[in-house]
Amino acid sequence: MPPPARPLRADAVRNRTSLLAAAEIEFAQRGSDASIADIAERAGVAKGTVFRHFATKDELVAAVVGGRFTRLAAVADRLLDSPDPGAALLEFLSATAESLHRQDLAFLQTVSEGDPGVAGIRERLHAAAEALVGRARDAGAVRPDVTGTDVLLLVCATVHAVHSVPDPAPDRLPRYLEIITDGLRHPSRA
Amino acid sequence: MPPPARPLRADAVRNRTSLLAAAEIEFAQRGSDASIADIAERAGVAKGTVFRHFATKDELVAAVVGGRFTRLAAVADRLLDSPDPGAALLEFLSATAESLHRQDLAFLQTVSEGDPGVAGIRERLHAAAEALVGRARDAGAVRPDVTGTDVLLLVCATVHAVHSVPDPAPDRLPRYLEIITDGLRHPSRA
Amino acid sequence: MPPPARPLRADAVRNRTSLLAAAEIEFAQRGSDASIADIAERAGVAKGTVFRHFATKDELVAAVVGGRFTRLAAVADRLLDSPDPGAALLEFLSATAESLHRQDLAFLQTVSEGDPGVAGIRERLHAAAEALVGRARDAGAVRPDVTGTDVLLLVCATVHAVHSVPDPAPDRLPRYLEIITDGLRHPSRA
Amino acid sequence: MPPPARPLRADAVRNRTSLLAAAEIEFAQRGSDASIADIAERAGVAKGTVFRHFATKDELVAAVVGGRFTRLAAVADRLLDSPDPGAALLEFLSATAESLHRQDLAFLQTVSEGDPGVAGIRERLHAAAEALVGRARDAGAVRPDVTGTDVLLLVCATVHAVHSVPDPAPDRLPRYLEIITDGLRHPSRA
DNA sequence: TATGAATGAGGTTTCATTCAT
DNA sequence: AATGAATGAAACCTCATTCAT
Repeated sequence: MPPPARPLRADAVRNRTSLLAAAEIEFAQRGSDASIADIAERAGVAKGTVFRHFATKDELVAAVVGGRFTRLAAVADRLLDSPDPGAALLEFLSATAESLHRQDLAFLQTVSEGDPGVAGIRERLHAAAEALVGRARDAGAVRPDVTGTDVLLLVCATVHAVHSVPDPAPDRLPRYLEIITDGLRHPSRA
Repeated sequence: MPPPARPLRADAVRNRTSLLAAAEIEFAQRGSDASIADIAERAGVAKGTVFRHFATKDELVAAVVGGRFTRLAAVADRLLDSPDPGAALLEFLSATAESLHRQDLAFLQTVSEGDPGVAGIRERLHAAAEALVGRARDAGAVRPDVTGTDVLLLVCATVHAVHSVPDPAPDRLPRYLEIITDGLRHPSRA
Repeated sequence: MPPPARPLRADAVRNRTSLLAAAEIEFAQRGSDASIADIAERAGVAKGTVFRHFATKDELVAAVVGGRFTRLAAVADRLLDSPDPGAALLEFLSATAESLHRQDLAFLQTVSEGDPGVAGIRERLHAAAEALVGRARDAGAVRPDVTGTDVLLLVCATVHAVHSVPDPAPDRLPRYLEIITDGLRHPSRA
Repeated sequence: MPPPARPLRADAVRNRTSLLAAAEIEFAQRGSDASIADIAERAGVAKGTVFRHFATKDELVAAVVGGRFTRLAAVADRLLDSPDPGAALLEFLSATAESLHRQDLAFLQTVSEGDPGVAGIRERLHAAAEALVGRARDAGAVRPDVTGTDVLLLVCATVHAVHSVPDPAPDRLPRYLEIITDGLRHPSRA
């Protein structure tokens, strides 16, 4: 049985990777206005090559967002094996926060909202988060009405808030995360 | 020598007001990509008139953001007279959230960050929030390390997060605000 | 009663005219591949100005074709007053041929086919030609089955054919027109 | 030293044939804008293979036009043996018209004008037509001043004209051909 | 030899901004 | 002061052509 779809050429794979990395950086720095030209230059390829890999700028955005989501889902999946459900959720929170903090791409989500591929990946991410939260809920570590989506949105929001302030006080993010996690905890257990 | 700041003609004032209102709507709907042309059309003026009032698109953005901040600061000032500091803070939180929820303009802040006028207004807003929070802190209603800026950022972020999700579950925002306020509360008082 | 739509500014009219003239020349020289940039440069305006007058390249093509058709229809209308129907038709033929010969834009018709404005103008042109042919038919100067459309297509085709040959033998066009007109004549009258 | 013109490998021949056929179809459908990519796909080969056979798009166009001309010349040559010179010319006319009608590639001639190979083939075609016309002229079937080139151009033009009209009235082409042939006939013989 | 990824010039269109009216 | 036409710098995208595999 032959391989289902001939694997990409070596340089094609390299370029695709460079492009996604370059796009992440440019988007993080310049927002959605980052230009294809700049992304291509940073990736060290010609403008047309971008088009070959991603038929449209939106498609590139979707790929970046999808990659981000996939990595977060992988983290969640890995933490499902952790013995302490509450600690696992906290670690997921801080890992997610740190990842988002390094590069805030929240504004991209609006663009990629329509993309069906991204929708599927987000579904997977939310399901993974829900699994984590479910275990923590069963262990009484969080409020009974908290969902995986809630956790994702709140951490994303927190990071975004820290980003929106000009001066980067380094303790802000952990402090805010602590506030959030305190809020998520089961009220009666406090 | 003419008087230093001649008052605007009546119709000029009207146009300025229409423009700010139109800009808020367009920015809320189309994001930062809202075009000057669309804003002008919605305001019922010609494109050139926009530039008579705001030399630059960024200046218009700054004016919109400044207006928003000013209104929020006014709310905070008003609540300083309230007898119950904790309740006043909660009301400020929910009023702010509702205002932001109606029109999420968070993305504009990045653009207007450099503007010195906006910086001053933000300063005023944060000071007003700090006054509210200070009273609540003194009353033991919130953690001792919480600042006015913290409250503003967290509520702003939460609203933004709710906006970023496609399906608009109506109970999300109040639930998240509750989580936030729980997190802000003095831990030992719970 | 005010004028229905404020007249274009003087320079706008000038630019529109220059643009149409420039487009005709560029299209005649380079075919449909004539670029907007070249047309703008020849007209002495910026590229963006083209877009202000014609939202799309196809719209510009349609305007050029429409202008051409309008001028031909005017010629036909004028000849309707001529006393000799047969001579009038011949003159229409040669005038049309000469006009097309100066600038062969046949290839543009395919592009502008979908445009409803052009369709209306073509209708008018064909009707004018039909009126001319009708008079000639009644006078027995042409076959009974010939229509205005026939005459237009045949003369257009003939000119196009002459254009398709590299060496521009100057007597070709009149000779071919003679052949066509001979063919159009009433057989039994020969 | 290898033989000067090594014969093509069997699959290379197959590819060349497929490419020419695909090009004819694509050009007929999309005009000169038909892309190499589409032609390659229709031929079932990769884009790069196109350039192995035809160094340039223009070269491919030239090959298509040349093939067309060659086939027409073969028809003319065959008809030279026909006993009735007038009938032979008429048949050449209608055969040519039908061939062109199936696929109108007139617009390609402009592109291939510069190609020396095409020039030679066109020479051959025109010579063959001239031979046919010469016999008809000697037999008094056509005007004394008509040339082979005339016949070719007029029939080509007529077909093109019929193509340029949106609604495909099926009787137009024969009617126009009749008009043309009437016009070509010796005037005094009518 | 065939493939298809990479190239990069060039196309159309958009839009903030300037300026004649 | 207001208008809207003109400007021109990018933006995105296409496609003939080259070249690594």
